[in-house]
Amino acid sequence: MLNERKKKILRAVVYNYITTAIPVGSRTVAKKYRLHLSPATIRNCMADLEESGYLTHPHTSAGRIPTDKGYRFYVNSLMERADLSLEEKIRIKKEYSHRINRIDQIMEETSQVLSLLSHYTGLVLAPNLEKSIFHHLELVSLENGRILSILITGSGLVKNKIIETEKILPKERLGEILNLINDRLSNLPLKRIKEFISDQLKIETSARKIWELMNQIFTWDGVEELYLGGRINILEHPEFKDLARSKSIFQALEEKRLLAEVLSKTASSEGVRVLIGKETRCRKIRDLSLVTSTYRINGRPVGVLGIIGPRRMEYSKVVSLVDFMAKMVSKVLTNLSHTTKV
Amino acid sequence: MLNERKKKILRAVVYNYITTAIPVGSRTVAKKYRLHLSPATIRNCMADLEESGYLTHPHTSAGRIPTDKGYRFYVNSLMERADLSLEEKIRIKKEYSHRINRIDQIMEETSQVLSLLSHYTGLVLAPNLEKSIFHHLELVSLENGRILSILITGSGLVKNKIIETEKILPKERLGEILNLINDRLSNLPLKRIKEFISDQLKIETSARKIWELMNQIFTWDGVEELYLGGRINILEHPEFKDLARSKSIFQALEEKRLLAEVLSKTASSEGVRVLIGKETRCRKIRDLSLVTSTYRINGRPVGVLGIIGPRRMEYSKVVSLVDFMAKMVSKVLTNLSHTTKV
DNA sequence: CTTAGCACTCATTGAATGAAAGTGCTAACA
DNA sequence: TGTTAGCACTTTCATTCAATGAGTGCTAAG
Repeated sequence: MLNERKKKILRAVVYNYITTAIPVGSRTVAKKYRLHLSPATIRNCMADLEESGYLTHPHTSAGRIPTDKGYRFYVNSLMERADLSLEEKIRIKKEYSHRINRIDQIMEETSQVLSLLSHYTGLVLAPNLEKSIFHHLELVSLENGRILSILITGSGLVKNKIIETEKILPKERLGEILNLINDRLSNLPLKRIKEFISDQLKIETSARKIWELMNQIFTWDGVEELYLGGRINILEHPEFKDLARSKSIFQALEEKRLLAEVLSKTASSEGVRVLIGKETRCRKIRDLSLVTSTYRINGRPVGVLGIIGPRRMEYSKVVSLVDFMAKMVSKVLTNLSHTTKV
Repeated sequence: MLNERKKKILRAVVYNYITTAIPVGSRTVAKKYRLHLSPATIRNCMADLEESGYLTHPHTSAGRIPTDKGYRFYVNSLMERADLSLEEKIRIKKEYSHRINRIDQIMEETSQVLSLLSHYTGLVLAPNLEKSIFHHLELVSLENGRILSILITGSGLVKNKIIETEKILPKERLGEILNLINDRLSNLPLKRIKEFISDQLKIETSARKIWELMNQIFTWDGVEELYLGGRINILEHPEFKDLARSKSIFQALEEKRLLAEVLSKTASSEGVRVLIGKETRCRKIRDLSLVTSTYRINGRPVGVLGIIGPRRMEYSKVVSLVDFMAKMVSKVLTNLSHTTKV
């Protein structure tokens, strides 16, 4: 375990590196952070911290920079949370005060706000359909047996897709099915409906075609949408002044499927979650950090939002921001959701 | 007007610069393009071309590079169209052969294909709603007088938005209106419907509330969606190795509204359109070129697709690609559209 | 245990240098 | 008169070299 002095020095190094982006030397620590110690003493301490894996050297004659372990300790034990300023809070609230026309607009704007206030890249993973409540279905028959299926969730999210059927169903029959679905299944979790249909598909043999159609309607495999805001912010930070590096980062950010996967893994935990560098368990973004939180509708976790940026990130600020935003979005979505009264 | 020799030299310079990205000297031209002229003669000619504004110097002792005017002349009069290879055509067709689940998926994929085959950034401006045919409307009443309005166009495009009404309409009344709209207005151009409503709003005084609701339902101001594919490709090209520059380009590409505007301006003309550098009439992308074409549904122009990249662009290839893709998308969308039989 | 002092190590910077590439001009040539 | 060879001049680019300076590790004294 680290003694008080080492903690103080580690904290000074991490903090200084986060704010300045240049490796921190013993002299700097001695001068800036009134520890009443000489540079030499601090040097000894820093050497110890390096030995225990909290700090590294870029090269022999440079100052120290934190390792993933160093950042982790800082985030867990050393940093104090930097609350948002009143202005920032007002600014955020203002963004959500105007009329909302579409749910996906909320996601889009949230990712923008996250990036704007953090100067990193904002992420919003749209509500997971599996976890959503079924509200309403519309079927519009197109030609050639194609059916346009439009599903509306309890939170007002609208998803549509085209279903191809072999046999053209008469319009009245389609209407019947539709009415049945809307009357019987409304306000049930989509997951439950899906399971129910799977079960029926195993048992039923008579109205098989209908159940297969139902199955298609309620199957939405992995089309979870990810909204990214402020990708360019990546370029603002000195660690990516090297083009080759930032190129690979951009490539990773283009791969929404990849990011969505990493994000959805963090969905389970309570509160704000921080993943530092290699902790993301994903090679392509191993030089980045992720700060995420779950947003909820009526207390049920449905999606994830957060920020992605360099490992050298202002964690204290970002954690507060992400926390606040998750609560904000939860409130907005819950307000909009009409299942409140159920 | 340029004589034959000058044309040949201009063409050689532009072509060589497009393929190599390094300023072209007289020696290079003499060697590579069997013009049977000495470097000195070519130098004289190039000096003339510079005087007439087709070429410039980055600095005194560098080779020549084309100006916007030079590129323009090349595109209009000198280049020969490079048709797509059979493999490329097959590859494109393959992309559209699998099942299509959503219309916006077509847009998304098209932008990807455009970027993949050109190594520049692909653009697709979604079908303009004004120019679309109305097919079907759904209204789902949420709580607090909110109505979720879902509009389906003839091409299967689904747009949704939430409408806030002061007075809560009884469900039956809403159903009546809905039926009326779907029975009477189906297959009419949205633009015509919009005009009709505007007229009624001026005349009618009795059922004013209803007409105002109708107006809200059919008003979709400027939410034209722009799909971008392969933004990172910008970084591949040497002219953007400078970070500051590529940053401003990325910023411009983030501004979808701006791009959408530039694109929609090109919608009018027939065939493939090329805008070079300043011709885009937009400061932020004055170092880029745009190659666009209109795609159609049943022969009616509805949207624009194309490519954006550095001025030093392989116009001959890109023009062919954009042309082919526009035809491809037109075919796919027309096939999908069910107004064929009307 | 703390600190001053010192030798040592690298990264960074800036100046100097020398190709390389290319031009413009002049004068000779066909 | 148009074309070409030759040459002086520019400018960029890569390389080398030394100076600079920030920072370390170690040792010995306080």
